[in-house]
Amino acid sequence: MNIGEVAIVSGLPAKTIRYYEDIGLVKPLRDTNGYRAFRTRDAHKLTFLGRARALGFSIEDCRKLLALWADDTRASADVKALAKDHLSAIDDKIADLQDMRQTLDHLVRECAGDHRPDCPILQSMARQTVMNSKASG
Amino acid sequence: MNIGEVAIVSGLPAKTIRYYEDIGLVKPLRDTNGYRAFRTRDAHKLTFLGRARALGFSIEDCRKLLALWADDTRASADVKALAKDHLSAIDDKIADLQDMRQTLDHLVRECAGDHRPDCPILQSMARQTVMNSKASG
DNA sequence: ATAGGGCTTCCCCTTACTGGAAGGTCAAGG
DNA sequence: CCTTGACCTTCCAGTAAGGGGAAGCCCTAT
Repeated sequence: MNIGEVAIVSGLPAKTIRYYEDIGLVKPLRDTNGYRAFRTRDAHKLTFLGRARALGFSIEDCRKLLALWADDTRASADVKALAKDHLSAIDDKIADLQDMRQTLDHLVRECAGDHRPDCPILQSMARQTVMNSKASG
Repeated sequence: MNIGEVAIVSGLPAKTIRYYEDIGLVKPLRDTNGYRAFRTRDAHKLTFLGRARALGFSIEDCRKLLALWADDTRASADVKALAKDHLSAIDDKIADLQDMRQTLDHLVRECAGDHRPDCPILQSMARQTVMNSKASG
């Protein structure tokens, strides 16, 4: 398989596949003309990578997942630990975004959104914390 | 104010403040010794930037917000529009993360997490879509 | 022979900073 | 006067995960 074909079957852009080769995630063979020659298992690996990335795993996590996948003697506990860590990272991100969302939503609701300049959104970002008496030199 | 002091009062790292000067968000004066000399309004601007960034606004959005803030003739509608756009971008991100979260949480619950190699997490990432009969050459 | 599409490498660009090196400045202490 | 240490300066490089595009080779069809 050339890169174009494997791009189609894996669903990844050719650029991405070249990049994955650069960083050592896949190691396709080479034809005599210099073209990359992907075997079926390379394609499977790329599909795996696409799925793992779609679940938000970092490239380095993907590298570990690939290693576990390739290792018949793995313990599922190791995979689960990786996944749980990632899950809690996702939860943290969601929480951060929801905090932002709530603050911003509140401000948006308060803002008249008309032709006048008065704006609670700007006010909330401009508001000086009244505490810095010692730093106001 | 030197950069160290304004870093404390604005809550931003000195590195970040230098970067903001580089990209034209603040324009502090210079002392004869070459040190940046921040005025009170520079400090306010930086505080504003810190708040806007904390709400997730991009640097380019921050640039627009600063311009609106500085413009006495602004319409609050313009600020509100910016904020609403950002709010919906946040909502999109939250939705993406929640999709990931749900899939991953499901897989984690299914995984025994013991010494055995069998792992639904890996299986779900490795599963080949059975559709590609024409591409399996 | 030539056109076109696919492939190659290479380098720069992105976001929003962060780290670090090499060196100038300033105030305190001996 | 000299040193020490904290501060400041600029500049360079790196981060994550690729994307864009140039210059040029390869292959097939006409």
